[in-house]
Formats: sequence, structure tokens, C-alpha cells
Amino acid sequence: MKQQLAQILTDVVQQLKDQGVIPSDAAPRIHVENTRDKTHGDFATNLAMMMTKMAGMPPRDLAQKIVDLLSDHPVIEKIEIAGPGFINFFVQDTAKFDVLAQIFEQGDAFGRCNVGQGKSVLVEFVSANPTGPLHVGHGRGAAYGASVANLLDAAGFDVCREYYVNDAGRQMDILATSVWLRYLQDQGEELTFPSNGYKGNYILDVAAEVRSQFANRLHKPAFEVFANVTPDEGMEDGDKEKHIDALIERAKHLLGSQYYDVFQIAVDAILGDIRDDLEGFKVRFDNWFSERSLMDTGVIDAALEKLQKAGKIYEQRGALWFRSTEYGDEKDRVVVRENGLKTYFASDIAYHFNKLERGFDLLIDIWGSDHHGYIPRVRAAMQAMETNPDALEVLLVQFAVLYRSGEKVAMSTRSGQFVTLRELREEVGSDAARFFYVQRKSEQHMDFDLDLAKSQSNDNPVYYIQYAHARICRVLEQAREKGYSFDLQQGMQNLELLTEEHETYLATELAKYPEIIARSAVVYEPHQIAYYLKDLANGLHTYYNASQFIVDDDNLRHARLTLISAVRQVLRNGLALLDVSAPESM
RNA sequence: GCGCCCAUAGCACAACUGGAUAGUGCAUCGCCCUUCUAAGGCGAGGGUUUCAGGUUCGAAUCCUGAUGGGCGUGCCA
Repeated sequence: MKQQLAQILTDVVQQLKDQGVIPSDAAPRIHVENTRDKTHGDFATNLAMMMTKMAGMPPRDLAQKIVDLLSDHPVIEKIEIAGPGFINFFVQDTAKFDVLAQIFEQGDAFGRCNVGQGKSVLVEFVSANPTGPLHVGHGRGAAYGASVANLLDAAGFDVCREYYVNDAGRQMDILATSVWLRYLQDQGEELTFPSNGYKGNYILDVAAEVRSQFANRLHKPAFEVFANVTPDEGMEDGDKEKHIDALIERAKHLLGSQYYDVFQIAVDAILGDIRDDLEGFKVRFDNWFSERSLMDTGVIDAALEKLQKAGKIYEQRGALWFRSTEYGDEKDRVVVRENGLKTYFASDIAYHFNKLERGFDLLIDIWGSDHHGYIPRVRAAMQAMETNPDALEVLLVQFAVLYRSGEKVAMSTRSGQFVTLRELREEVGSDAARFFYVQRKSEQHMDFDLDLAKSQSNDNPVYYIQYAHARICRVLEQAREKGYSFDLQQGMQNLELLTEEHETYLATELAKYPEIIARSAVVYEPHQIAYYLKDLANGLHTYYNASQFIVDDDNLRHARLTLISAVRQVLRNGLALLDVSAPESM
């Protein structure tokens, strides 16, 4: 309907050009909007106001000219000019129910569209270091990324969901060493755990796994481990960074190749836990991309070589630098350190290089907003590799600030003090958590009140929507139990009996669903789905309270049950985009 | 210091991306269960959209500045 109006208006603009009312090279944007206020009709356009300058004519006069050019349309009841120059369209009530046929025909596919035109897009999200369990901060990125991916899929993009596994680098060495030290403590060694090591209880579990595989074969005396090690923070001449690095060196030296066994056990255990966790959160990935595989297959060297050939790499103070300032970054960035080790950034250049090689049309990176300073250098690398920098879209997610009993909860991965995603899921449920996260615009700061989320559900709007779905299921079930017939075909033939305000409201609302998907997909805003579903559920609840659905009048009953069946389908489709379940009873 | 993001009712958030009288949920107050689930509905109060300018037919939305908050500013990841 909306598109039809847009088409009609496009024709009118052409006629205005022909008549010389507006210049022939004018290209006004045709915009048809859903009205907020029913007295303004069903659709409105601001076309006259947009063109007032190019036509040199007051908007209302121009609006009149446009209306005069509009030919009769079968489903348009009337057209009005209102306010400063809006043109309001009133659609015949019966036409508003046309969407129902489409809903039943398309079923679960209703709402899908093709604005993506099959373009391939890689959505990379979560990508948390496998150094510990996911916490509630990661949860927001996971919920947002998964919903964005679902949305893009529904909008006709060919989506690949990917998790970048940082299974290389110093943090992982710190992890492996932390595990080994805990193992040694378990073996009865007295030692002071490094202040910079990972202290969470999950490390003890991994250490236990090491023991079950190696018994006491990795046992070394503590005095040997700590021999000649730079003192830890708090001691004389102490330095926590040097201390942990020295311990890593000792671990590698004393364990030899078995160090990598410990390392692997740690990565497998923690990554396995993360996978389980995400699975329980209904967040699924098509690909888990290993950072180490970039090294093993020489992609990093290839990418650096490419930059080198382009003259974008230079040497200074023993390190290799990338000229990111040539592309607007604040300063040039080191890719190979003085000690010969490649930086994380080098891996990331290679990773994005690899993503491009795989032939995606669009790359979406979803990062925590604390990484925003990183965007210019990655974008710079993309440009230096002579690719279209617009192929990269970085979406930032603000961290959720946790509150418990009105107090801000301090969190730090290293200290092991954090609320895990798993804990959150177990306490509030996956459905509520997913919905709660995605309700807010991603770049908005978000206060996550744990007491509220954990408290029994009244404030969790997800129940409100699920309840609407369950209610419909229950009504249909009741009709059966009470021996009332319900036939969709007959319902479709009697839709003209649906004349109540609540009924036309619901039909109008249902018709909006496809465009909500299209719009929210292109701007990566799944919260629009959440708000839409709340509105739709509200419409249903209101209707439920106002009207009896299971009535003796056969035709009316068929029609009403048909309408709520359509509502049920759309609720189900929308909830599926958010990976929230649509229960049949509650 | 410099850079990026943010600021909307007491609280948490929307506002179709520049449109008409800025909405929704909590919370507060008043109604509605002998009825298909009250995990629901209806109604009321609550606003100088942080402040000051600017752009235009029209601004919560765009521009400039101020204020307040978050983050970043490593040869860490």
C-alpha cells in the first residue's frame, strides 16, 4: 500500500515537471510515512513541503496541485490537505485486512524482504578472549550481534556469523601460566600467585583438568619456578608485568613442549565453556576463526608484505610501523615490535585481509565501545590494501553498567570478580536476558539492574509479548475444546465483519511488520523489533479485554480467530528474530 | 590536554532518521475478574527534549559553543 502510494506520487512529480511547476532536473525524495495520529489518516506525505522551494509556491497550494493530479484509487477513501501542507491518505477499512492473506500464505517467512539483494555479509561479534567465562558485558554484544545477523538474514542478505578466537598472544600465555601455577599449588607447592595472573575460580577447574590428564608429571618445585624471576608488584623493585612475563618464560623453559599441552587444555576448556554458554543463549556461529591459524598459514606475513610493497611500512627504533596517519589515524602504529613479535594489530590487519579474500561484500565488526579508538587504524589498513573502506562497518556496543541493590558493581576479569553471562542466564532466563539487552539502542549507555532482571518478571516486557502469544494459543485451544468450529478460509471471507477500532488497528499494525524489518536491518537496530512487538502485543491485549473472540455467530468467530491467528504468526516471527521463544502456554 | 560517543517525565528507554499535539514501561493515584489465563485492560497526573546561539516552511533529531557523564589516547590484547 505504502509502496503503491510512493509510486503514484513519483508519477505525479513527473507530471509536475512536464507542466513546468518544478524544474525538470529536480529530484524530490518521495517519502510516505505512517501517521502517528489517526485523524491524519493512514498514510501521509510531506512532498508538497519538500518541493515548496523548488516550485516557488506555498506548500498548501502545491499540495492542492498534487491532489488534483491524483487519480482515483480503488482503496483510497479520501485525501486531505492538512497542517502546513501534509497530504493525508485515508485507506478503506476493508483494504486494511488484505495483509492477512499474505501472512497466512508466507507463514514463518512473512516479513522477509530483499533489500539485501543477496549481498554477502560477514558479521563478526563477541570474539571475547578465551581467557575466562563470558560476563554480562559480552552478553550485550552477543545478543545485539545475533539479532543484527538475524535481521540482515531476514532482509535478504547472505549472512555469515563469525567469532574471532584470540588463541595466540601474551594474554593466552598468562592464562596457561596461571593454570599451571594453580596446578602446582594443588600439588602442594607453596607459592605466591602473581598479581597479574588470572585469579578466577574457573582456573582451578582447568588446573584440575591438567591434573587428571598429567597426574603429577608436570610438577616442579616452586623455588625452581620462581628462580631469578623479577619480583611482583608490591615488592622492592617489583613490576607485575615483568613478573608475569618472567614466569611465562620459566614455565616454557621448565615444561618444554608440555607447556603447549597445558596451553591447549586451557584454550579448549575455556572455549568449550564459551560455546556452551552461547549455545544456551541461543547465539550460534557459522565459523570460529582462529587467530593462530593466521600465523600458521602465513596470512599475517602475506598481509604485511602487501603493505610493505605498497610502501606503507617503515622501520624505526627496531620496530616496523604502518603509516596509518596517511589515512587519518592519529599516529602510525607498530606492527612488528622491537623484539620481533607481531602486535595484535598485525593479526587484525591479516584477519581483515583474509575476510576480504573470502569475497564478502560487507564486513560488520561488532566491538565494545572501549575499542572505538581502534577503528581509524583498521580502516586505514583496509584502505592501504586498496579496498573500499566502506565495505567495513564497525558497530559499537556500550558496556552495560551493572547495578545491584542500587550500587554499581565493580568488575574486572583479572581479579575474577564479575557476574557471568551464565549466571545471568540461569537467574533470569535466556529469553528475558536476550530481550532486555536488545531493547536499548546499542550505542546507548545502559544500566542493567540485576535485582530488576532477576526479580520475578513483572518488569521484563518479554513476558508481556510472550503472554500475548500464549493467550492466542489458549483461545484457539479453548474454541476447540468447547466444540466451536474455526475455519481460516471462512474467516478470510468474512473479514468485512471486523469493524471494531481494535481490529483495524491490529491489521494496520500487522501490515507494518515487513517495513519494520527492512528499516531496522539497514540501520542495524534490532530494538525497533522489540518496540514493535510490544505495540503489537498491547494491541492484542487491549482487543482481548474489549471483545469476546469465541462467539456464537459463526462468521464473526471465524473472522476474529483468523485475525488473532495472524497476530500470533507475526509475534512468533518477530520473537524468532530476537531468538526469544514463543510459548504456547504460560 | 586532544579525540570519539552520549545527554529526552522521578527511574529506565522510544520517537518511522528533519514533520503535525514528543511516546512506552516502571513508580504514584483511581477504576475493571461469576467471562477465551488479571503475567491483562482502561483512565489521571507528570516535559523549556542539559544550557546558549544558528540553519529553514518546520529541530529531540543537522551545525557552533558551553556544561555534565562514559570511553580512548601502549612496541597490551
